[in-house]
Amino acid sequence: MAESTVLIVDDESAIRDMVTVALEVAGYRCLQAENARTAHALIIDESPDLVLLDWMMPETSGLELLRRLRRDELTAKLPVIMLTAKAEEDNMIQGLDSGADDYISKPFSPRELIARIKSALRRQSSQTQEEPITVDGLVFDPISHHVSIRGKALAMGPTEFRLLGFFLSHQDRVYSRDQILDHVWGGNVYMDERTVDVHIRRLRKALSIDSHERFIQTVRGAGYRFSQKLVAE
Amino acid sequence: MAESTVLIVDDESAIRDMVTVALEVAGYRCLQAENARTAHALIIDESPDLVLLDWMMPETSGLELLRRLRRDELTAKLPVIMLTAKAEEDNMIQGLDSGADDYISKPFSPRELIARIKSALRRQSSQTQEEPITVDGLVFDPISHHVSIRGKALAMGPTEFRLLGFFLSHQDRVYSRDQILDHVWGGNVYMDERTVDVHIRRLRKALSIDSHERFIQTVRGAGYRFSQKLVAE
DNA sequence: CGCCAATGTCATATAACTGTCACTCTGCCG
DNA sequence: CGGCAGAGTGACAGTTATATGACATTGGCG
Repeated sequence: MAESTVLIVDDESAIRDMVTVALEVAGYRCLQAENARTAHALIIDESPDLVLLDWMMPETSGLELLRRLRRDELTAKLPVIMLTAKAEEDNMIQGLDSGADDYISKPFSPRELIARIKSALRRQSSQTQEEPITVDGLVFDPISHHVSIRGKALAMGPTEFRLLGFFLSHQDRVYSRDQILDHVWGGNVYMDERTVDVHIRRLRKALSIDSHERFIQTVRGAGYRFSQKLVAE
Repeated sequence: MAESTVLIVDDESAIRDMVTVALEVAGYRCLQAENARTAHALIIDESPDLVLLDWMMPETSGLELLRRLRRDELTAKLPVIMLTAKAEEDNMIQGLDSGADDYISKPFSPRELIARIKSALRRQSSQTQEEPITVDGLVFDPISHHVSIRGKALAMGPTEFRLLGFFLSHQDRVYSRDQILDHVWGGNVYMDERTVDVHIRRLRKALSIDSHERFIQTVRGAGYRFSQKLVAE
């Protein structure tokens, strides 16, 4: 798998930076947010694979954000690990109760943090991303690494496969080339944005068997979108 | 067969370690998990041959995990032996009812444990892996240790035979070289991943009689897969 | 011991995939 | 109707992943 992205939400920049360094060394890509609002926006835009959420924060508390995430179907299954200043039993229980996947009390060792992140991600991936996704005869099966249209197997390169997987799990939303680069290629890549065009084209070509390429739509000036709702001409 | 892998699920590390030592002496490969989540993740990732499952555990109970395993087709036939603190009749019945293959009450002797594991594994292997598998004229017979295509016997080395057996019983799923190494060669082997390529090639050569090697497919960047669904060009 | 099948590793040959370009095509706007 | 800027294409050459053929080693066996 490409590297996972972790969003760190904490109001203290020192802690955010510390954690960021630790995680990047361990091979994760990091995003930071210093309050719940920014965090929520980043979760929507970047769809990180996991969130490290500080308990105490000005404005909306971590707990409130957690509840909001759980309420929304799109983010309900996003793994969240709570961070608390002390091992406050109450908080822990309340947190786990509200749907946190795990919790760590400060101070914590980078090793422990990474171990818990790994474990949470593994649980996550074994739950989701396992089932084939079907769209109008198009079957995308991550397990067998197979894509087919009405039973006919398709051939495509690894990148197109990942691209298609990304689109299928994020339908009906426009992504800029930049965002696509981040999600499909993994962060920290320096690449020409136009390269995305080429892979989009290759993917379209691969899907062209039954004009299934129509689901991959160009949004001029914005990027691309995968949607079953077709644009009327 | 190569050594079997046993997953030990118990929240007490002392018991896990004790059992691990006992089993490793007896020639098994051991995995450990201290809770149901980790256990589930390991089952998915490592596909052990048998699970020793403690009844009492914090969070998800052993019983709940067992039920979940039985519900999923992939793990439905995985042998599970329950461990209980006392010989509680109720638990036992409930456990066997939910699909446990056997059950042992603590304290138990290593000898007894191993005997039951052996027996469970034997039952398992006699259920599956015992009957010939046929795919489009290709017949793989584990009992007579013979492989033939349309009646014509094929010659191949022991490793290729095991490799083919593995593929036939795990069709339509991509396996990385690493995983193949684990499953076919047995864990704890230090070997060059490229070696898998060579054996794949030898197996393909052996199967090439009727272009049956087409079922063994290369998935670039991911590994290999045995599938009857062919990719059109 | 010598022979032979089976194995694991290499080095090399192939094949597939990638990222960029240059150029073309489209829609939009004055 | 130009002129643009964004998007689509086909070609290409560098890279990377696989396939293949050869070889040295090992262990069983007559």
